[in-house]
Amino acid sequence: MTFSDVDNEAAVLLKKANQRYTEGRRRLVAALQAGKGPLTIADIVAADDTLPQSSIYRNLVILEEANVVARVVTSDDFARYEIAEHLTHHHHHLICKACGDVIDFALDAQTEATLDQALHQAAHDAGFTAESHQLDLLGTCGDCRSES
Amino acid sequence: MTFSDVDNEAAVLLKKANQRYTEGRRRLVAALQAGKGPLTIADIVAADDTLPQSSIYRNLVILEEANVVARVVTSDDFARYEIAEHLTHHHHHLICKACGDVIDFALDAQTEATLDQALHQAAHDAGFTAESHQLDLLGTCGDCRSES
DNA sequence: CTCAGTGCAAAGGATTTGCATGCCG
DNA sequence: CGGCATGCAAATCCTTTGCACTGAG
Repeated sequence: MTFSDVDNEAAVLLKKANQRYTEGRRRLVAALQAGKGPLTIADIVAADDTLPQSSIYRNLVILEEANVVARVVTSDDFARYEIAEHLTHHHHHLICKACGDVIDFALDAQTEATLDQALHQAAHDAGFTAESHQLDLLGTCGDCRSES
Repeated sequence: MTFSDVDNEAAVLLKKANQRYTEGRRRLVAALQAGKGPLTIADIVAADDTLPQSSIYRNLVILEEANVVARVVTSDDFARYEIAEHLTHHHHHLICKACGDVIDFALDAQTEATLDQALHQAAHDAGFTAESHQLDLLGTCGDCRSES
């Protein structure tokens, strides 16, 4: 999906949710698309300082409800957000334990398929209805390793 | 590992970290062992109301540093803790999007091995040093499904 | 005895919300 | 025009911390 595809799709999803796609929300989506991985609120403010913090929080909630963005939880104290997977592509996160940075990566299709099937099986066995999975890899990024 | 194995191991790990294994810390470890999955601070207080909140927070930090417990991050606003995997066994989490409850589950060894290898490969390709992975399944638990 | 651990209450910090104003439809 | 979106500032709520007290070694 290209930048404007996401933009268009966001407009459709928001309309479906009876929400407007305002300038501020467009800028927010643009900022998230520009990142290499999920961004914190601070990252977003840094990327576009015309956006006040409270509006970012408020609009992220709206965009999340409309399935345009997704909240990503990592181990540091800041919530992170990214464009929803169905507007981009299924992927996972490399989380650096040293600097807290998060980078996207993907598994090969074969492994992903095997995993997905095993997960559905396991969920079923536990009387659980699986919707999606989140797989994070914890480690040290190249930058932090060379610094240590 | 049995209950007392974990207890003994916790004592060793704390000693190694120059920390005492006090009554409060024992009760904390016991409460975590009793849970079916990672517990929130509120869960712990509910399980053992002799433990004051502030001591729970403080001791969880100590126990985490000593590698006795691990912090588990989910999508709700509460931190959760569990006994460290090396004292129990490698497992994953089923997270209910409706009630926020978290339940442990495991993948079969074969799938886990495949996954682990694919992850190391992917991490390596990204110049990342992988240490561990965290895989969560998001969905709806049996209880919540029957209620809706 | 001495110092780490404890418990209460007060502080901290990310996130949320009330309210007056501005702008979209 | 009417209502949703915005922005500021104040409020919330999980979590952390200061301080005086207790207990382990």
